[in-house]
Amino acid sequence: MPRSFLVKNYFVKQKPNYSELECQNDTSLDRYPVAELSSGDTTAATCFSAGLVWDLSVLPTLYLPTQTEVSVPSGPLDLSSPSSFSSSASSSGEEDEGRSSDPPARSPFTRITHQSPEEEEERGAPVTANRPAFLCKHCPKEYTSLGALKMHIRSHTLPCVCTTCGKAFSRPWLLRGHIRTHTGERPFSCPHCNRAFADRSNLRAHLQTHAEVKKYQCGVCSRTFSRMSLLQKHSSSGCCSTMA
DNA sequence: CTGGGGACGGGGCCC
DNA sequence: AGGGCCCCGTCCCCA
Repeated sequence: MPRSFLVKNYFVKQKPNYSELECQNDTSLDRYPVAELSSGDTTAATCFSAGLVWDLSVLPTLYLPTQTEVSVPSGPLDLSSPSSFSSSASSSGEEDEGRSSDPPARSPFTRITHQSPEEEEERGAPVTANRPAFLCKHCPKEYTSLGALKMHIRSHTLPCVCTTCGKAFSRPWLLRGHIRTHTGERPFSCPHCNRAFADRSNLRAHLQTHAEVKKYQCGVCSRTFSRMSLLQKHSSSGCCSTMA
């Protein structure tokens, strides 16, 4: 997530506990991205963070089913299927457009405001006697609060448009992160190597590569992986055949 | 085939 | 109440 360059005031906010991201035996974390993490935030420099190692032994029932059923519709995303549009999963038609770098058909150079459309859609939300249900007009999603629905609707209206390529995003910080792909700005640097990233999540994932013991562990062979997807591949391709 | 990077989305918390 | 921001997670692509 590009929600990063929100780097606005990291020096003030001490919230991010990136220390957890760091690998266990590193103590040079205070070098964190200059504009990034507040320097004092190295509390867990050693932390491999309790409980951060995922054991796939629990995944067969918790993850794998969902993965296969929901997010991995066989092979390369079948985004053409409108049915996938509604799933809470991030993939949507718009997203596909973006990845294929086809600018959405809306006027670039302007930040579109969709106040009225949202209002309309909100109004379309039925209210049950017992609990208010705010239904999205574009998909089957349902929310219990208007705020949540409004936020969701943005994923359909995509009001934040990149003035460079015209790609649209649901939230301003997503747009900012996207803009970095144009500017080449990489405010998040790895304290262990010289690599820098435009996206904080990518830095987080990268940090896993420096860790001796990675976050996701195979319950059978104890091998660890930096990503869940790698662990899943591992389990489904042999080692943990009994589990996959 | 595996590992890793790039780009991105959504939920939730905080101000 | 709404926006800003963070975390977690996913998908695609490439070496």
